[in-house]
Amino acid sequence: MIDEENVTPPSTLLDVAREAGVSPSTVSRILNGTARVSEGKRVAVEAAIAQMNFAPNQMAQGLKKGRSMTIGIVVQDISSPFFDETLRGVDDGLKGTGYTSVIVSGHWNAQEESDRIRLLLARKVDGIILLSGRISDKTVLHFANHRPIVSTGRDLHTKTAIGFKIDNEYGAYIAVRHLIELGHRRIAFVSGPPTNMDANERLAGYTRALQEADIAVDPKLVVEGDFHEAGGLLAVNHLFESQQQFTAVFAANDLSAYGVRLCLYRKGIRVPDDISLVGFDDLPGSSYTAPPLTTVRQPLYDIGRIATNALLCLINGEIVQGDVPPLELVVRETTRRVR
Amino acid sequence: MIDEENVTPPSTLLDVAREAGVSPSTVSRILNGTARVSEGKRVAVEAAIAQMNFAPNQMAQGLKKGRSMTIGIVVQDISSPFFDETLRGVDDGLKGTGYTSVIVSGHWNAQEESDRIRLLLARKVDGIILLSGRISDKTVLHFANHRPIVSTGRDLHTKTAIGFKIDNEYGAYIAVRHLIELGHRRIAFVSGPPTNMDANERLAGYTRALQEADIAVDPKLVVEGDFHEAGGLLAVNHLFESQQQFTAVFAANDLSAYGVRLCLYRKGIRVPDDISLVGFDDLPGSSYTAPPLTTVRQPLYDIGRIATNALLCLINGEIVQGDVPPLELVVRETTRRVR
DNA sequence: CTGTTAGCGCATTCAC
DNA sequence: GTGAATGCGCTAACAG
Repeated sequence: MIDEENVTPPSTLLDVAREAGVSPSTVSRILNGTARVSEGKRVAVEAAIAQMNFAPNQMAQGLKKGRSMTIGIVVQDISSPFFDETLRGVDDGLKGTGYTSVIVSGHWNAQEESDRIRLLLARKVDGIILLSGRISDKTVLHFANHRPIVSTGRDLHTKTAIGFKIDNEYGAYIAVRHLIELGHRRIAFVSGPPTNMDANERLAGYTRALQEADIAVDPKLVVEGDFHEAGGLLAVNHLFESQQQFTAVFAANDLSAYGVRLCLYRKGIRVPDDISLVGFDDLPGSSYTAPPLTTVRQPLYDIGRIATNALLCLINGEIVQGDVPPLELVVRETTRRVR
Repeated sequence: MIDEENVTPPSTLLDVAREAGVSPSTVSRILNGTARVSEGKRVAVEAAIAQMNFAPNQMAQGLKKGRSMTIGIVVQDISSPFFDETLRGVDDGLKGTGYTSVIVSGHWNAQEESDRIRLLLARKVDGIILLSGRISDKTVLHFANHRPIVSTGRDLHTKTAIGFKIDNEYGAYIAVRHLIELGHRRIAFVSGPPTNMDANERLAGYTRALQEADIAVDPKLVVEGDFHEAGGLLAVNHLFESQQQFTAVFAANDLSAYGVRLCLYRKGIRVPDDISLVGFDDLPGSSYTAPPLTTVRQPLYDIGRIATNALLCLINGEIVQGDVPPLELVVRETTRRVR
């Protein structure tokens, strides 16, 4: 029951050719600059194109050329400030390249992720950027057999797959060391989901910083979060309920830190006067919380740009260059010297 | 210089047909359920498909069928919590339909927006969802001549274009009335960009609420923001610099409110004890700010879902049903009775 | 029930 | 320089 009574059928290259009184191949040549064409025909064709408002059918082009000029982006959550920043980098990286991106979400689920990648492959994307993927390296390599893939969060260096990995352990380490330098010794850690590798690496960094300072790691000070505000809030709440003493909390990511901050607010505890707080990620909003959040800056935007460049290199068979900048601590206003 | 030495060429429907010893059309029939096929061939084909890991080339399918099973989404900012929520609604709305979305950004610029829409059209999307578009209704209608379009922020009811509009004036009105009921009389307004229609409608609601309560509208209390944190911060700063007296501020959107809140924090002014604050949008993060933000809830997610359903209806020539739920005030913890 | 044929819109040989 | 012919992978008549 398709109702198309008002819909103008798009003009084709053939229409243009007829209108301009030339052959389709000539129009194609002008469109692609494939060969020299006489001035007269060129203007005629260009006039026809303009007048008919013609634009080549990209599906036909893609089918013919074997390149869709599309790249697939796999995120885990389509509405998360974390992926947003990276997507912005991808978007900028694609600017002027003629490529368009199609974004799909794996919803933090390996099975769904695989399905989505297969979908992208069926749509003939020319390459894939996988962000925070859940699938194994082996699976990535398998898919890379069909199309080049650039992935975050893993080390990969084959001809069709490359990975960029952030040093989570180090990031957590500098965060906690900052707290220690400020005189804190009872530092709580709101972790991420236990199955999450990033989260575990951050826990390792937390542990190392403590050990280096000869501070015993108290398991009671480590509480599980979920990388979201709700988890952070609950985690700290739990800390209070179990009567833990602490002067600072390091949250495994900024979202968790927001939740922690709210919990503290509700209890009438001042940040940073009573308790210091450090996050991880440096989301765009983190410089505008009240107070602005001290956090480990992850170069999200750059990751997007660099991953995009790398993918374009893979697609064009060029040598991949560049790496992501290191993590750095951004000291803002949620941390202070312990009194 | 494309290096494809490791890349497996995708198998085609013809390969499957050969492998299974049937004709291509039989394979196609099984794939599409177009006609009955004998059990024997069916299992043979299905085995071949599984074994060869075949998936139909969607570009070829699209070219043939004239439907790409793709819809285009135009946002204005690819990394904004505002669009995110709506995108999530779109994503959920598309689930199980076979459609994939391609998201492009107009960057709040009419020219770029037009260009992107043309790009989507060239890519043969089956329909378009335009979010917070900058182009004129006339232009929308023009594009709708090629593919169905659903747009937010405007009233449209043609056979190929429909629009959903939120009552910004009313939203602002209930926000300010809430403040007035709390006893506030000196209420500042942090507006949006002066060229933004939503922002102006919200200003109108602010004005009406004041007038209804016989409170003179003081132009000095209306300061221009930019719909971002920075603008909100600057705006309130300006208010203080020009020595204005006020007990509450209504921000044209949540992002502005965050900025306002930070400015107040820096000045040591308590929210809501000293000054009340109301936002507009109810972004996902607004229930986790400290304190949680009182705001006008915009059904972002629902808008995404409803717009998607509407578009699918347009595409299939079905009757469009459903409208977006009304705005409502969410009273949280940034407002209190004036003392 | 199933194979053969034609063609979606375009780029690319190949002749001229 | 330019037109005619071919085919990318698939589906939809059209025959049988």
